[in-house]
Amino acid sequence: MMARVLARRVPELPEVETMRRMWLARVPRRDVVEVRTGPRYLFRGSSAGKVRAAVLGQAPSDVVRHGKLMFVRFGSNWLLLHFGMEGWLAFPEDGRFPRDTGLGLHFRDGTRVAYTSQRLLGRIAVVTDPEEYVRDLGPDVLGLSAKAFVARLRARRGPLKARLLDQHVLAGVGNLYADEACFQARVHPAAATERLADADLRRVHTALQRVLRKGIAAHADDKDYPGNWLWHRREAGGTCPRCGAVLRFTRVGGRGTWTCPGEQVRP
DNA sequence: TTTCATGTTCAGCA
DNA sequence: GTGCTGAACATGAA
Repeated sequence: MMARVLARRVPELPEVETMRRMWLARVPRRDVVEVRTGPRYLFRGSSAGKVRAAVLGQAPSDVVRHGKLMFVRFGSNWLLLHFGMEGWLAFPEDGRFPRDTGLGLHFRDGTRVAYTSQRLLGRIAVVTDPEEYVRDLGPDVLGLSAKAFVARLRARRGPLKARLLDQHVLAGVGNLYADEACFQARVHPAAATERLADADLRRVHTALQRVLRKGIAAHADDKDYPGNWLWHRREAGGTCPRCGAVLRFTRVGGRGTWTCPGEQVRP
């Protein structure tokens, strides 16, 4: 049976960082001796043939992450992995790649790693320069200073959460961690950035760094996330872990959004 | 059977 | 130019 270390969830920054660390811990720096490629759609913008040519006979070295994107260096090329809504890394130990393998790599020492995806909403490609590839994106939000964070958000108007989720403003934030950070900062996600005080944005920054770091520390396993997070209450009838009020479901920027009606007041 | 989903991109509009 | 909405992508769950 194939080992899947983590439960599947939509990969946001902590999930991708966890997969990066799993790769570093489990994938050897040995040559790739076999490549399996899945549906052509996953390679849109590149091609399965290009990816195969770039990795076959090469050994992986550096593994870096920018936002939700992961890059693995193979010689002079980099393998780009974007996980979409449910892409994930698996380390099959029975010698067989999973059915939903989009890219399977078999290394000389016998190790196998598979990028798996059923819905095909992610992407696999080969790029020559990750820094150039991410140039149009915002800075990776992990470790970003409060000053830079506030400045990036101030550069755009509109609902706070819509800007947090815009990968061209900040790279790495997804729907769940965005809601969590707004909740912990007691800021309403639908509040327009231009109407929020710097202090509000700084609280969001602090909360966001905290939840992302906690996510990474817990290996993105949400069973280990603190019980006082909004995270566990995202369902009809769910209550605020602080005040007990029934949570409210709305849409902000088209995304399902949970807030505490008592503590997150829209300015 | 129908609706919805945590990501991203794009067309069309205000 | 900016921001918003809805559709599209493909599949499974409710």
